Amino acid sequence: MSITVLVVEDEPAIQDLISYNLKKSGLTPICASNAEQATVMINNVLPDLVLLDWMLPNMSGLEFARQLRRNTRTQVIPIIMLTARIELEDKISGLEAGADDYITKPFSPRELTARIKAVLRRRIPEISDEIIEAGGLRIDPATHRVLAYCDDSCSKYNEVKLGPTEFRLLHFLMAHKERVYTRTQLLDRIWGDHVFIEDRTVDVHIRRLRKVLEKVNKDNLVQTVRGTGYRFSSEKSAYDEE
Amino acid sequence: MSITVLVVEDEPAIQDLISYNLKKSGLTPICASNAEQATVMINNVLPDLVLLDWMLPNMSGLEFARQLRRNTRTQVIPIIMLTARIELEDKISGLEAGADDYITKPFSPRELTARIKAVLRRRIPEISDEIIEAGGLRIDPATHRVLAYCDDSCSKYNEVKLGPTEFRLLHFLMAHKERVYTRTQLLDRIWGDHVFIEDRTVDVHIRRLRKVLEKVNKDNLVQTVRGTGYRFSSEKSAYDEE
DNA sequence: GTGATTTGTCACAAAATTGTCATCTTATTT
DNA sequence: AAATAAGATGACAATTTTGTGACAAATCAC
Repeated sequence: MSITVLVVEDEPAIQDLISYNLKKSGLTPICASNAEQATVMINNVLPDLVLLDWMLPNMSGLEFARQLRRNTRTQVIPIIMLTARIELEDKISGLEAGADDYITKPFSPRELTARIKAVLRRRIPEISDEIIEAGGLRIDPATHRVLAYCDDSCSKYNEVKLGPTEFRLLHFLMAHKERVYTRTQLLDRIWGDHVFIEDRTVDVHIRRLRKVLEKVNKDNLVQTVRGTGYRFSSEKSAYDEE
Repeated sequence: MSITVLVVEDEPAIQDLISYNLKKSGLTPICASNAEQATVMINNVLPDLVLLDWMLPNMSGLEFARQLRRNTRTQVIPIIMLTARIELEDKISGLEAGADDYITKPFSPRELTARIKAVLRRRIPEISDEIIEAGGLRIDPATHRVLAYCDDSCSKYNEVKLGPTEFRLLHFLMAHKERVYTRTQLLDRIWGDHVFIEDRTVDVHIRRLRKVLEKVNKDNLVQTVRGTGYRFSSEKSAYDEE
């Protein structure tokens, strides 16, 4: 499945440039030169993201953004605005229109793709309702329950009581078990992008999660990777040795 | 091995100035006055970096940059654009052309070489999440685990416990195995460039790395190249013979 | 509303990591 | 073989990172 980006930009040179760089990053660009064209295209394919020039003929980028936000179907699509440096003061009105990020021209390709990826990453985390089992734990997002098996037979178990955040944290870590995430990554993916929150807060939630898991004898499932972050793993961690 | 920089600049005075400064920094300049010349040169020698004036006769710098990006062979070569300040402020300014950085004229020699080095350095540290195996070791950046196999069958192994720096050091050396790096290079690549750390500190970290590897019988993987630096190799080193 | 629960932050404790030194070893040169 | 240079090694203090309990604000349930 490919990720499509609707590029709304009237200047052909910049359009080409953006197209080129998106393709290089494995994204699929769909281009429109003005708001009218873009509106038509949106009716065909729902893009995963809109890259929108601030200055557009006829309708301003701002106006188009508002239009997107008004429609239920397009409401959730993230928008990145392209603006010239001088226009930057209008940032506030752009925010009101619901842009998720800004890129000021001139920009480097690196910056372009970095921002796009950041915004895409921040999207509501994939809420899969799949039941996940690992390390003697079973998490069921649909019923919002976590069971801790007492032994290998699946007969005896305890239910684990978690707060909302602890639940999401455990769910995320279990869904990507073995993989290490930094505190910032966890904040981005679990808390969302309103990151006014300290990195260290993650520690505290990890701590709370661990505390609950300890009560059902599921220690060491949530492991610290010093200097990096945390990981869910049913394997023993080298850091746990003494 | 010398690092070559293709300088595309029509004004002889500036060309000379740049040439002079590049040489002084140990880089090898190749000069061209226009895009046509530059195209020919590129066919002869692939430069490590292109320093490109924005304003060129016949073909604009932007156009030449695009041309480079279109060709697979030259696609990855970093480009630094030279632009007058007035052009930069201009909306149409084409830094977006796929340049990796830009320098506004007038510039100081110090800035010139600093930018070049920064861009060149950025080239390599693409730390991918790829699993690397070599010499009976397996390093997995995603899970942040290092396994040492006990024998050739991949069945038995020990996990190796490394501190953050040791991990990065091992990862870097394994990612470029067989290749020798000086202490300064290692400091630049692993610690970052703005550090004011003694060269000797690298020795200590190498030592720590070795110590851990010895515990799992993986001696001689990190080898000393006397008078130069260190290298990761699964081959025996000539220095280890007696 | 009231009381329970959840949440983010802080302060302090505990633990691990890191850079530097002084001192040995080992190689290279003279 | 002595002198010199380069690297190895162990110790150590400073710094950084993480763990942990407490607390107040915010939220939720009723």
